[in-house]
This record gives sequence, structure tokens and C-alpha cells, in this order.
Amino acid sequence: MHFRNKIYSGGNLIMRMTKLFFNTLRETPADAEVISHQFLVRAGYIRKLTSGIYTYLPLMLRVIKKISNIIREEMDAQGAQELLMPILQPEELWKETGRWEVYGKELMRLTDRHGRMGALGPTHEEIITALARDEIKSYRQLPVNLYQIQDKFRDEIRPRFGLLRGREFLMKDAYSFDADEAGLEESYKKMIIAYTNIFNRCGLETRMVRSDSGAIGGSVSHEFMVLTRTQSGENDVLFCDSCDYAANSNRAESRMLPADTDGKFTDAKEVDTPGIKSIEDLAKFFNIAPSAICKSLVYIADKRPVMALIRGDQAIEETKLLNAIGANEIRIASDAEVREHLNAEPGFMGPVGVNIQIIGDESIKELKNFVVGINKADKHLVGANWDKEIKFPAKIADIRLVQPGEGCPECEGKLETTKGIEVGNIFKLGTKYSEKMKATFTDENGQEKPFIMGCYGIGVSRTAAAAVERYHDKDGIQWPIAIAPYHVVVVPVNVTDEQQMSTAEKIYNDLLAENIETVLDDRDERPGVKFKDADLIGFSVRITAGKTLVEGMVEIKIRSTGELLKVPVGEAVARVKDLILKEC
RNA sequence: CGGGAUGUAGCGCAGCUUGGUAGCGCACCUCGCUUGGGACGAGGGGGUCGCACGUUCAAAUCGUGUCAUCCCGACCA
Repeated sequence: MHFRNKIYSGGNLIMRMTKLFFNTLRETPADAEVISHQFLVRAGYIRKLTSGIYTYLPLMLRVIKKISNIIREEMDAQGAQELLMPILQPEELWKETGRWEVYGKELMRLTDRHGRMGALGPTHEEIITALARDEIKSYRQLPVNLYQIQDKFRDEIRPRFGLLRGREFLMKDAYSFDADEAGLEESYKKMIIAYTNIFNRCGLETRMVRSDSGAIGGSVSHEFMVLTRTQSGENDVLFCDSCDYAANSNRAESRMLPADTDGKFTDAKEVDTPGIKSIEDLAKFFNIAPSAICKSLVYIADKRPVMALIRGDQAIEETKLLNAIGANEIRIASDAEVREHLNAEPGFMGPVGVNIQIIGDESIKELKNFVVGINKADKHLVGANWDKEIKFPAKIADIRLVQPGEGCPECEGKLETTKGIEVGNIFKLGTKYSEKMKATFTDENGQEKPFIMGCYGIGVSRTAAAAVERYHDKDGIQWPIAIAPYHVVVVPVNVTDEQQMSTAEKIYNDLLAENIETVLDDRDERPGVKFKDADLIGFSVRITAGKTLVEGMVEIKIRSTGELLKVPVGEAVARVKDLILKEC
């Protein structure tokens, strides 16, 4: 309830709409695909400069500042301290961690006039670690958590969805330094508290989900997802219908349905399967369940071929596979590559007599008397068993894609799926950066030790977009009140009507005196225009001074619910204040 | 990077097939009128038709190249 603060730092003081720098569009911009992009452009919040790069107009900046301030308050409450690091980063630091090579094209590299290489910061692990290395010498100085709110630049392969995936975007990034694992655990928990509070205060329902750590590395990580309840959102989230388990699909686990190995084939033998290549065809051909088949897939991981085995009814989760074999890049092999590396026809390949790495999913362990390819065209082996006819793979890992409907790994519930927008993430980095960069401190025994680190991000601009994605109707945005650019718009229906205008002015001034952020729509426009704009922009409350004035009443309309109240002029301010206090 | 599409006024689009003085709606300016859900009338301003080269008496229109933007995919906080 930030409006209680005497000093509001939301921005400039122009609160008359004739002065406000904004412009609404009647038509939807052709290049805006998702709702948040469309409304933010139409309502005059953002304008595109170039692909993936946007100007935040005054309305947008107010929203951004509100989110930022909530973030600051909650981060500070957990003992974190704000600083601000440079956006241009020197090549040397990135070479220390090796990320200059592995980060890829997303890292926007540039050269200065002296020919020195650098990059626009997509994240700041290197910079903060270098700072800690120089400044933190003793365990007595620990723990420390430093954060900043700053523009990040990532040269996205394909920017899209407006503010949801831009190249330049506002992010809060925090980095914790601890003396030991227990300290990191403590810091991590504090950030969970901070994040939970932040998103709650922003009025966003989020779910903390387990996720893959990606290129940043580290062991444990969680993402905070806004569950959009719509088609939009880039991540698939699996969550339990009865406990609080939730995970990104690239990390989710489950109790899968048992295999249906009915023991049809008790003896192992080669069988002709002319042209029968797919699992589906095999199942039909033999009249068995897909789960009685061992599926073999070949991937090219960092240019080397790898065979992945999985139960026939299951699918590979490529991110899991990538992590399991420690590769940077992975893709399914082409037919030509299968022939080249296996000397086998696609559709008949299998884990026999090949000299490439073989990795098996957990799901193949229980396979008995199964059907499997043996690298012979138009033949399959039936009734196979591990370590009899087929050698059990040396490496087994969870590389399976979890499907909705499967059992929750932590309770008896079932998993459901929804789209989510990732607005925050937290990582336990451990010593990944501090070791490489020789960022150490002296512990109480005089031993030199690397910092135990964590990092914690929140996409500020993305959070704003996610809020629009989640809260809107056909007419426009329905901001949660805590992040709405203004709380109230006062609309005199006809600015040439003296009574309407003076009433509106008075209410407007009285609201301002109560520290309620109010704009006066003093434009000489027809009421329809003002109402449409008010809905589109998403002022939380609209007070209309119009025809009801003859009864001494004004109208109060609540944007989020559409609720309409008629109240005596003299009570309007108190009623609105009350409404906002209750956050509508 | 692969596949697809589009570049014409600030925004949304037509015109291109069949080459001949660049149009419509919204927005903008002036005047009038209007004032409870994106009014109406009259008048007005604004465009190197993405860029370059070529074909032609003549190119928004045809050809070649190039750049940009968007969509699908690979990738990703």
C-alpha cells in the first residue's frame, strides 16, 4: 500500500491529461502479436525503436518505477544492498570464466576505438565477482547480497512478444556471497521470501517452480512463473493438482504409468518387420503396447553422435538430455547422419554393435522381453532382455518429457500443465564463478576460500507485461492497483460545463491531498473518447462528473470489476480512498 | 541460421496482375456544430512508394541485388 507513503517516487507531477505525454491508438498495431504488446502500444505505454527495443513512455515508466520500488523495499528488507554496475563490460572478465567463448551470439560484443573488445551486459556475474574479489577479504564481511536494477542487453535470436522477450530489458539482478553452503542456503531462503512478497505485492499470482539452470550453471534453481491461464507464456509448467509441486517441463519429474510388458515374447528372436519403422506401426504390427518397445534416437551433441534410449510410449526432453551428457548444443540427427554414424537405417537402429555413446532413460530399466531395433534393415529383435541379448547402457539418467496426467512425484496427486511467464529466477551458483575468477576470502582459520555465490533475477519490464497478460479485458488493461500508473481518473463529461468542471477539479485536488495518484481528464473530448481511453489505459478507478450532478451525485467505476457506484459528491473522496485501501 | 510473408503519410491499409500526374480510414490543423461509450459537416497540411542498380519515352507497378520488419522453427533470463 505504497500510496500511504508521503513521498511518491512514481514520476513527474503532470496529472492533467491535456498535459500528459501519451497518445492512444484506435487500431491494433500490425506487428503486435500478444495482448500485452497490443495494449501497451495502443494505450500509449511503449513505442518500438527497433526490433526488440522499446521506449518506455511516461505511463510505462510509472509502472516500472512502482514495480522497482516494491522490489527495492523487499530486497532491502532482506538485507540486500543496491548498487549500479556498468553496462559495458570488458572482454577480459568474460574470458576468466570462459563465458566469452560459450555465451554465444546472444552476447552483444563490440569494439572500442582502441580495438578493445567488450560486451553489453546480459547479466553481471563476472562484474560482481570481480568486485567481490577486490573488496571482500574476510569472512567477517560476509554474507553480502548486492543488487541492481538496470537495463540488460541480450542479442536475442528472435525478439518477440513485445516486452516479454526484448533484446534490451529492465532487470533486477542480485548476487549473494557467503562463506559456506549453510550461508548460501540462508541467502537463498531470504530471496524466496523477498520474491514471494514482491510478486504478491505486485498483485501477481506466481508459482515457484524447479527449473533447469541453463548456461548460468549451478545446481539448484527455481523460477517464479506467472500462471497466465491463457495460451500466452513461453514456458510449460507442470503442477500438481493436490500439493504445491510445480516444475518447468524441462525439469519436471513424475510417476509414469507402468509399462505394459505382457510377456508376449518369451524367446528372443529376430523378426522381419518390412518397412515397419515407427513405434506406432511396431505396436500395431506385433499387437503390443508401445511401452513394450525400446525406442532408440540419435542426437548430434556438439557435433558428436549420441544414442538415447527410452520406453516406446515416452518422449525425450532435450534439455534434460543436454544436461545429462554435458553438451552445449543438441539436435536430432538427420537420416543421413544416422546412416553415416551407425551404418543403419533410421527406423531400425538400436543399441547393438555401435561405437557411439549410449544413454538410457530411467524408463527402460523395467523393460522385459521387449522389442528393439538392431541396426538391420527391416528387422527387429523381440523378446529382448537387458544384459542377455542387449547390453544395459552404461549411463542412465532422467531424460524423459513429463506429460500432464502423470502422477506427482511428491504425492498421490496428478500433474496438470499450464503456460507460464517466467518473471523471476533464483540460482545457487556455488563456487562456479568465484573459483574461476579466484575470488576468495580468508575464513576464521586463516584459510583462503572461494565465495559461495547465488544469483537472483527479476525481469522488471517483463513483470509489467506479464501483469497485462494476466489482467485485461477486451477494453484494455486492468492493472493490479499496486502497479497501476495512476489510481484514479476524474472525468468531467463536458469540460465546458462549469459545474462539472469545478466539481471534478475539487475532487481531483482533494484526492491529491490524500496522496492518491489522480489524473484529471480535462481534455475537450466527447465522453466516449474519455471512457474508452480510461479503460484502455487501465486507471483503477474512474470518477465521472456528469449528468448525475443534478442529483448531487458522481459516479465511481471500478476498472477491475466493472462495478458502478453512485455517491454524493461530498463522499466521493472518502469512498475512493476506502476502495483503494481495500485494493478494490 | 532454415522456412514463410511484408515494406506506400504518425497508425491501419488499398493501388502493383495489365507501367502513364499516389489513394482510403484513423490521427493531426482551422471553422462550425456536438457532449454519458472511440459523433458530424466544411476546409487544410503531410508521402524520396525501404534502399540501390537496371529495363523503358515513362516505374509504387517489371527485373536483379540489398536492407529492414513480422510470423513458424532451432535458441533463450
